[in-house]
Amino acid sequence: MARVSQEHLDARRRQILDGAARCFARNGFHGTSMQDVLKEVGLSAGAVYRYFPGKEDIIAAITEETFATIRGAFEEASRMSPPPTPDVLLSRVLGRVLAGEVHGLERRTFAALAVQLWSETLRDGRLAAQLDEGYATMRAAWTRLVEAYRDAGLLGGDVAADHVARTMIATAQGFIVQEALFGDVTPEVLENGLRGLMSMGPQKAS
Amino acid sequence: MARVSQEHLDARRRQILDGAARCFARNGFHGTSMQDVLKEVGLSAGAVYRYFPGKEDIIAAITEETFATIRGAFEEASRMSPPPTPDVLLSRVLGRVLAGEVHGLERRTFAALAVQLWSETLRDGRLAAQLDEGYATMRAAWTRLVEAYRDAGLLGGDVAADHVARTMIATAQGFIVQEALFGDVTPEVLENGLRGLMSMGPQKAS
DNA sequence: TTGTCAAGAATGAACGTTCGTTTTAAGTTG
DNA sequence: CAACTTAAAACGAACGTTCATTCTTGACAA
Repeated sequence: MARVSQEHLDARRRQILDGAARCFARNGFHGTSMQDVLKEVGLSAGAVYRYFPGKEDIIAAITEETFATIRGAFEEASRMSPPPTPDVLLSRVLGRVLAGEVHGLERRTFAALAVQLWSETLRDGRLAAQLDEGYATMRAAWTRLVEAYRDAGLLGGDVAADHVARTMIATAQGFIVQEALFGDVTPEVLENGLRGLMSMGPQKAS
Repeated sequence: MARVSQEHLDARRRQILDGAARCFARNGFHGTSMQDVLKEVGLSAGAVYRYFPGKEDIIAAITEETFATIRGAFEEASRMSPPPTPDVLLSRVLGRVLAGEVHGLERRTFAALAVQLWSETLRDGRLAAQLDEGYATMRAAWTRLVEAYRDAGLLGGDVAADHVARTMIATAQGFIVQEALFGDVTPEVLENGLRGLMSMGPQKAS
């Protein structure tokens, strides 16, 4: 038997996913042809189709890993104890996300992949359901976090915790967009910017 | 002569753009075939190709209008005098953007179109250049706005105005993403959420 | 150690389909 | 009828995928 080692098979699979991720980040899922992927990973069609039944399955595998990374960054931060202030917390999330060790991608490339993925989610119900579920969990966790801020006396009693949580998430998402489009985002920009905004309000009504 | 009126020609052109925009928001630029567009607008291939040289040109026309809408909402808000606080200002921007009167689209559909457009920008240098230019102008205007906040004593002297401006823009962008993906965004969420965050900082060091 | 050999892994040309676009012919209107 | 618009068939190119074939691997006999 000429069966190669399991390590070899795993490495091949990863090689395909990483190469495909680079292609997808660069040209989108539909702007990338299988031939583009084949050239990028340096394998022939037959080889790739031995590891994945089709293009859709490659896309699915990549989206799953990417979702997990982003969601993981948010959830890990929301569990920090004691919770840092929002500026520090979100800066940490962004730093983790843009580190993007997922497919061996550069910061900006990973941000681009995230944007492509959101856009693909708009046309694929399965992806949308996957994202919906993750988002609901994440949003709940961050709402609890904001309630903790309130308990600690950092936040007044007149604003909806859910709205604050969604605004925090939106800020991080917006910076992912900016990194993908313009590429000069660092966690410090978020941290400084949000700290500035946080200083602009009235006294908190405790 | 069977030449129809100029109004008719303009209406046809708009009919094509609006229908194509619906398709593109739903399935992305590359997930939409010309046949999809033809069916949506109720015209034949020959008719559409009389008004536009090709698919690329339809995409270009739509992106231009969409960019202009978003950029317009940001710039209009930044010119308000006296400038409202960030929560009110950004809520206004989001309200204008999600009104999306551009192609007769629903709020969520317009947000989806914006996301599709960002994703397309990542693979089209011409679009990227267009967006870069608009973003640079916008960012400069909002930086001046933040400086005005500082002059008014709302913001301490130790944070970079540019960082605050980018964070504000990111927040609005993030909510556009959320509206596209999950669809339950209202300007009030942003306004309340940001007001909450603004109340969470230390006293401003004037 | 070395040589052998089948089974697994990889190849790349070719397939049917669908894409964006063009052409051609029929229809419509002042 | 002349000027122009529309419909529909047809085009080459490119798509995702398949398959007959070739190469490579590693267990095993000597």
